[in-house]
Amino acid sequence: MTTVQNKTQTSPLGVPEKPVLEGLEATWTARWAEQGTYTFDRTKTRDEVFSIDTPPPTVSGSLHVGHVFSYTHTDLIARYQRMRGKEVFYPMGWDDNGLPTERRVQNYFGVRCDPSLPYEPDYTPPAEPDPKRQVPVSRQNFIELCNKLVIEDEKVFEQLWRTLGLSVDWTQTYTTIGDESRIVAQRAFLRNVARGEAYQQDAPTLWDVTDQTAVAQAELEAREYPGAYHRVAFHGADAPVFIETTRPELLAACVALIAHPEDDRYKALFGTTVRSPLYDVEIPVVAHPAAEMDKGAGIAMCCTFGDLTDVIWWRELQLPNRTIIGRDGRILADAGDWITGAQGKERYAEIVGKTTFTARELTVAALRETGDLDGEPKPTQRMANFYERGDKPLEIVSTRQWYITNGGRDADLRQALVARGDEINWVPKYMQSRLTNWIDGLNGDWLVSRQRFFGVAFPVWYRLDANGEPEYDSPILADEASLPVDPAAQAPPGFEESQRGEAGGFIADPDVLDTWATSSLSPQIACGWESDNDLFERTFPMDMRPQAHDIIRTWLFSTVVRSHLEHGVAPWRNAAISGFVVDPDRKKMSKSKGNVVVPDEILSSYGADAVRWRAAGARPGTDSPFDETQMKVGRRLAMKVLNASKFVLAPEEQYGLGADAAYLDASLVSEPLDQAMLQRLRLVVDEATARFEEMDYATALEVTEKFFWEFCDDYLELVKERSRGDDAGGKSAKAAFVLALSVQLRLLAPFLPYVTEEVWSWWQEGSIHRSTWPVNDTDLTTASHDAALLAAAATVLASIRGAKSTAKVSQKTEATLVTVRGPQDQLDALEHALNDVRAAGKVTGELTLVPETVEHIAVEVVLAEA
RNA sequence: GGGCGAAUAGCUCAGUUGGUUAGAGCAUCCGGUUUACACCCGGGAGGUCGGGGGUUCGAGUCCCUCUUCGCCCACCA
Repeated sequence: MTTVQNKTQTSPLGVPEKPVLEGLEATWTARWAEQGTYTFDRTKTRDEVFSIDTPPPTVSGSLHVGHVFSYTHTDLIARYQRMRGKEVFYPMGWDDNGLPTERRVQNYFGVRCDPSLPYEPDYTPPAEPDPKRQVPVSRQNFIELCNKLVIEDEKVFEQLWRTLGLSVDWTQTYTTIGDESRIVAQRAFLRNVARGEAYQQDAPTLWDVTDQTAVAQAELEAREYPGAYHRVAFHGADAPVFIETTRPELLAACVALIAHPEDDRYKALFGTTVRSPLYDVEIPVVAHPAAEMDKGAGIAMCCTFGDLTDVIWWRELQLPNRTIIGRDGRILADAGDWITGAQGKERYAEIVGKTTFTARELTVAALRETGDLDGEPKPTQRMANFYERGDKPLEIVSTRQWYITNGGRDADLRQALVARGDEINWVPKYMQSRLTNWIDGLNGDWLVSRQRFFGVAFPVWYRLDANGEPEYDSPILADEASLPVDPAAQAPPGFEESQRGEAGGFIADPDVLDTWATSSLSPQIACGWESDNDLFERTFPMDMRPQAHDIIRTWLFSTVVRSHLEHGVAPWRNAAISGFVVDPDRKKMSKSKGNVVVPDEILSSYGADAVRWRAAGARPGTDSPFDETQMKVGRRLAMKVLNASKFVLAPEEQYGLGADAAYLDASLVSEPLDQAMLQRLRLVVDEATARFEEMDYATALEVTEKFFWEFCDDYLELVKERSRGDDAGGKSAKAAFVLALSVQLRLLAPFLPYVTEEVWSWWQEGSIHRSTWPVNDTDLTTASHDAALLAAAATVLASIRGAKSTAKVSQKTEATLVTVRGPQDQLDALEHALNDVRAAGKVTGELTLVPETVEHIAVEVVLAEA
């Protein structure tokens, strides 16, 4: 068959001589791009649209097979919805904002950001980057390098997604550091400020001394950390009071000793004071219920700030703030004025400028010297809070930061956010409790300011008073019309650039927004909030948020918060939660463990359809161990689709049946067995559809695939001989074949987009991915014969095959006598398919049906002598 | 310590509201040059459903309890 090739090729291409899977990805990704198969049609109205809030992958990282699985899960739903007639809005974002990108740029180019430096327009980074000696560059130069690297990363990602067959509309992409994202993030923030939902506060903050930035509750990770209990004597009026601490270096920051109100050992001391060792500062002994009697000595040294409990005590008991640790993690020089004695001042001077580690050693030595250390330190493994990407325990430092309300300090808001969770359909259901638990456990508002460079700047400046001191209480906010704004490069309304840093002038807010403060707006960014209201109305609130379960507390939660505050709705109707791909030992795959499977390799060795098939077997929310041998099974299915289709569609000279689209006519299906097969297929379609509606793609595939193998192994073998004929029986078989093939290709299309599209192109016009899901196929509904007939015939055929197998003879061996015993109704059905059974089983002798009052068919077979 | 989930064949997993003899794929074993497919086809073996107790005519399924595993959260005196 010859066809005219052009850009909008729609006519059938015919069956190739030797169909293969190799190269389908390249062929079809190109053609889909050319023909705009997945391009979003924005004339469709909201109820005709299915919109997807795709997770923007972190481009500075690398994709592993876990990403491949979860993005495939999304695509399965997208393709199903598209075939159901929905116009699918399926954009792709790239997360190129934040610390991971900064780190990668530092390592890749060998530079570091120094905001004090001026911008160099034609800057080129070092030819040979030396990670140990990073070259300082200006903030603007640093950001330019980030942008440069990120574009390269994004190309690699896009190529992988295209090969995997994601039906993303590649004209709808966004980046989390792009102008649109910056505008949305700044606008949303300004509105939060206007409504009082964003505010700044000078308060104790979890602080990473390595990256020198504040860290939010959601970014914490508790890890084991070696430490030691030090038993230290405070000097009481009558006797020493012993406390135990793992952080003796904070002794100078001690503001109180605290015990439980019911603790008889310390009741007498409440209201009295003791004096601290080394520094001889007067310390009150107070009661608080958060003190645990069975921990340590039962009485705690409260310092500003050793841990989050200290913060609670400091706040609730209104203790003084005696911070001694600076932003660099070293002991502050300009602190300690509460230490009045000369000896104490001397002791403090010894530790000034030291790291906490060194200060601890010095303090312990000093305590030993004064005899205030009781016994030796006892080593212990304690849990400490880390920034999830950091390697040193977090300190708590008092700093001025921006916060957005998230219910952490407001029970009503908390309840409202939990209720938003109820509005969302969770797949699987039980994942909702992760959101509810997280909201219930919040202990403060969302800290959104980060002391970093590559991120969305706060659209905020501060006036400088006559002395050049910033007036933080009355920030100057950018106009929405001026967004995106870079306050470090632009002057605020009513000021000139020359007034920057001058008394009576202004300074920019030096911080950037938390990366989640941008990511949490992914629906607003993707749907064109305020910039494209027409699109927004057609797509928001979105239909589905697909994501993994590890970022429910961060991405999912923060998105609900922003949508609630800005729009008063849940951001999506469905949350589809994927599990992880874990290694065979059920450990999470991570780069540091070296157990990551690279997607390119499995895609090239097994093909995208095979990988997708495997991904579809991982049910929502369930972790799935990686097993390469399973990819082979998917590949075999794809091969089978190719070969079975070839058999039906290829002309006789290619040993096919020569059936084609002209046989798509249910009125030709006259044989009971053929009708029974179509009847059974109709049940399969209903089941697959019902499962897809519940986003249970795994079961949809299971039932489809099971039928397909039965179709090939039983039905096709039963009918093969008859189907070669040109009489009514032959036409019936050919029609049943093409009808069933058409339906099955469409059922498989979401899973195996390449091979199904390839086969579709042989004999159909247009893309299978824009064809109609077969749920209301009238051709199937006209089939009248009971599906049980197919099962009965298959059972008899299986028995004949079994007899030959047991006798260890060829399947071509003739059967000279076959006796089928079974219930009357099954035998009656079987009556209609006897010729097909005889042909498939090579039954040359008598085939008798004997009714009996049993439940199952039993078959006796006599074979011809070899 | 709190929450969520899981435990079924050697491995990976199905098993709807309790109901015949607990299923599939992979692996294994036995057979087969079969004109769609050797990247194939047919067949077999393999399970006291984590332990114990209870409800029921009947429990893999419901209830209680114990054990083990995974994930999330909390845990710095």
